[in-house]
Amino acid sequence: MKKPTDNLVDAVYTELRMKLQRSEISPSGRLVDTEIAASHGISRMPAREALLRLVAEGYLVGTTRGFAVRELSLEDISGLFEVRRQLEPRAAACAARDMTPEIEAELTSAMAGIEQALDANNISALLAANVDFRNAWLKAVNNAHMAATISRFIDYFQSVRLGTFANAATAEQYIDGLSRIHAAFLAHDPLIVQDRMMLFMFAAEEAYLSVRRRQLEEAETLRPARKRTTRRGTA
Amino acid sequence: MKKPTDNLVDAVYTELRMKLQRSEISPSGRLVDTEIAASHGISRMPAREALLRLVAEGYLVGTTRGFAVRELSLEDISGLFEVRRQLEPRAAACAARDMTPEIEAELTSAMAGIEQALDANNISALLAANVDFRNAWLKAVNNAHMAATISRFIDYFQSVRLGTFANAATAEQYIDGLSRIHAAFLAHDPLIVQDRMMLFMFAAEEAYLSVRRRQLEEAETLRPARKRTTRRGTA
DNA sequence: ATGCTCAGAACCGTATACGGTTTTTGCGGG
DNA sequence: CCCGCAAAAACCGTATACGGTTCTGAGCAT
Repeated sequence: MKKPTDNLVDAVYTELRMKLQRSEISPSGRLVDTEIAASHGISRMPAREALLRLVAEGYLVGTTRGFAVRELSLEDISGLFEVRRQLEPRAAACAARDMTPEIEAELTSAMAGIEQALDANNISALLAANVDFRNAWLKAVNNAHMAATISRFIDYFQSVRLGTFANAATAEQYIDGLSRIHAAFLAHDPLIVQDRMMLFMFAAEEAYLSVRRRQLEEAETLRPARKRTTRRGTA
Repeated sequence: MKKPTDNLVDAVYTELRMKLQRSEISPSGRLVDTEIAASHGISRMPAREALLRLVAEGYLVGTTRGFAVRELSLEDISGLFEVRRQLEPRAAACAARDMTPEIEAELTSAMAGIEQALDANNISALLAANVDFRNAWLKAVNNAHMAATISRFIDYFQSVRLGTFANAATAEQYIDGLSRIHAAFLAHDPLIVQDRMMLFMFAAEEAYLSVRRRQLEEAETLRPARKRTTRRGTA
């Protein structure tokens, strides 16, 4: 029952992180350490530490009643995208320069998965393929710190992501931008990758902002004045 | 003895973080949760959680014998500076654009502190004033995510920083670059701030690389083949 | 029926305890 | 004097326990 070599908190952490990436945790659902501990057959501490780590990294917020995925404000989205615009086009250009055939194949397979999922209207598959695509080109980024930072910033958008693909026109535009980036990767042209990634960033920002704006409006009309006590800040 | 409003782990975390910023923890010294707990009159858990948080953020590494400040490889330095080059010039330009008189005063005061510390050959004061200068202009950055990310990346260099100022010529060049940035801030010229910050970044990278290279050589001659078991990675 | 109050539950933060693993250290032999 | 070996210590990871705070919901009053 005990494997001392690899610790439990990392296991719980990576599992939760994966679930976050795949939008399997809704902002309304509460994460409680005791529940996670019970479902894994472990004690509270590892589960709690994993949750705290996610809080420290900004993915979750601690409320008085369990942990919840962090909801991004419009300012958050703008700010996060400003950082992403500084990093991702450049990093993608590096990736295009240093891309190996294996990674190219992964990229193409992920792209195929995305188009397939779009045709089948399978949102969860679309999200998964999307993550695959991102991770594929990030593997070609030699700078580990750069890749980790980018990964982090992308993952913040979990809570908004689902809604982005609800609108068919937006989804199509999104896929189009991605396939153009993909083509540039295959052409091994770092500069075109950089340009198209930058365009993609701006389009994505617009999409997320409009989706989130709609979400906020809906929430406002649904429950006019509901206080959500949040004790622990993002530090 | 119990203040439930503000928790102990945050207190320990911020204290350790401050000490790290000020280079008050040497890479050779080991941080042990029980010691920290005892010195604060608390139990192991808060101290331990604070340490784990610092590990998760990449400031510390967990060894089999306590925690230690992370030692940067030459690749780490290059990679970290690549990210910094993408972020800091741009952020500084934004800060120059949105600077308030109060922050300007802080900047000038920090700059004075730096020159004073340099004249007095007071390294710890120099480090403190350096942190002040950085924090001052970062306060003018409206984008909280940008500021936090930059802060994070700068703090990684704690373990190398002290040696940077040992060489008088390097120190002078460093201060000169900083004072030129300061002047550009005062002139409210975002573009010049951006350019000078970029120049500063390249110079700083060179300085850190050479210092670290020397450190590594020294360490190698000192103890030829000493294995340092590090269990927990940077995730 | 609606608003208020108080008891109970849920959950967080911290403390203490225990087992396992790795490093150190002290001792005896080469 | 140096090297191996075994006992002991140090430290980490996990489990369990307890007190405090906040939310909830039922009962009571208006």
